[in-house]
Amino acid sequence: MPPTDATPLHSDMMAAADARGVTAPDGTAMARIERAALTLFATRGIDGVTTREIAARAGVAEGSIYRHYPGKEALARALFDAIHGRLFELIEDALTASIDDFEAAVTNVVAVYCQAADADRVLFEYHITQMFRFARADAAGRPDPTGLIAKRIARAMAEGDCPSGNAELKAAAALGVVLQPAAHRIAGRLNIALTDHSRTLARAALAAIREA
Amino acid sequence: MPPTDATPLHSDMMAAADARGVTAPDGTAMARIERAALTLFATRGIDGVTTREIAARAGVAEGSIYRHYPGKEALARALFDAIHGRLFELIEDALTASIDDFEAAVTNVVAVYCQAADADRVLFEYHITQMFRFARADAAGRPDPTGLIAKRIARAMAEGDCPSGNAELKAAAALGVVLQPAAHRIAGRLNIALTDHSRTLARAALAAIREA
DNA sequence: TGTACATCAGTGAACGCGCGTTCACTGATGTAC
DNA sequence: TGTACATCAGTGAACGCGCGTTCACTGATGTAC
Repeated sequence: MPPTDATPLHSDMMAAADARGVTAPDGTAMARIERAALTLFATRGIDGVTTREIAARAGVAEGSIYRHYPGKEALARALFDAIHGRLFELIEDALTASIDDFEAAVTNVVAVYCQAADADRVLFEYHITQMFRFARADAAGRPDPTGLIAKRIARAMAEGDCPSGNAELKAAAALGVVLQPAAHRIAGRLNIALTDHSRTLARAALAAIREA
Repeated sequence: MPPTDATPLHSDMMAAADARGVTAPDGTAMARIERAALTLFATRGIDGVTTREIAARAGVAEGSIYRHYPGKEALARALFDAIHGRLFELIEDALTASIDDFEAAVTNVVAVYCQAADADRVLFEYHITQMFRFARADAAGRPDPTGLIAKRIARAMAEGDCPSGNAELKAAAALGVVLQPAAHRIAGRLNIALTDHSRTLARAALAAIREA
């Protein structure tokens, strides 16, 4: 195959790796491995990245990865579980913070997503792009952000805060209002900070919930 | 590694392959290859599938794949371009069919997505799950469904059919209202025919466009 | 109609590269006494 | 304080399996004359 990389980076230049951890404390070798893997996984997919590349970018030997994770797949899953679990907790908190006000709940949840998307873009990008890979496996029972939202909408319908309909469908529509802009930003079609449009998106999400 | 496949299928049993083509005429060997690849790619990802598996499922020899496609990656791209291009044309048609009525345009475009999602579920699933892989590569210039929608929304804003705002953001929000339910169905969280909710989703999308 | 040749989809064994993983080793740090 | 030992993160060369791709071959179909 012809020249693949037009800009051949010396792997030494990569040694100054980002040391912001996902699971591990910042600055540790484990954090560098996680950050390197996350960045590469987010942009090229899990299977599109080799352990050699991860190690080079993290500035460690390939074998070091296996001091912290049983394997590449386990590393990928740990990263996903980290963001997935974090989102679950944040949404749980947002929902209890506005326990009796449906509109406020929607606003808060949307704000959580926007903040998460802006706070660690790469982590959120990884979450969005790899959702299908892990979401299908999970399916039953596990802590799932979407489930929380659907349940809250079902309650709102029962309490008359929202026209009745299919709660899961409403939840999906609302989520789409936020996630699709995030996806478009990842694809480079939209260059904005989501937090700047948090309230706008919240209103749009609420409208979608009512109409769907 | 321990027992991976609990149900070892004889590859002969797979020979009665689905012969619905994507690019090729139905019933041909090329169609069987495409359908086999599509099904596997959609559920397990492009890199998660081997050419051996594709061949077995299509009921052909591995070498036969290379009679029709230069390689696995080219096959994956051809499948994606097929659905991507098809959607582009359908949306173009839907927009010209309701050239001067914005609400009708939204309804029609949503209907197109719902019908596409239901007509060939696997193909649409492939489109949704692999969007990021190909969308990032494309970026500039190519026929892109989303671009059409954003342009139409921009016009609606200019003509006073819709409150002003960021057209790209509005387009993304509207698209999310439809695509996220489709994604939830793929993930097994939502078991409905999208066409049954086409009008509902159209109203929700319109509301999201106005509010975003 | 029959013969000679070209074309091309299809075959399946073989190839060899690239990958995830392993492993014997090193050096630093901590602990016991 | 010093010595002996255990632990463990880190190393990087080596391994070997699995994969995408190749290739010499077959058989069917079409065309020329």
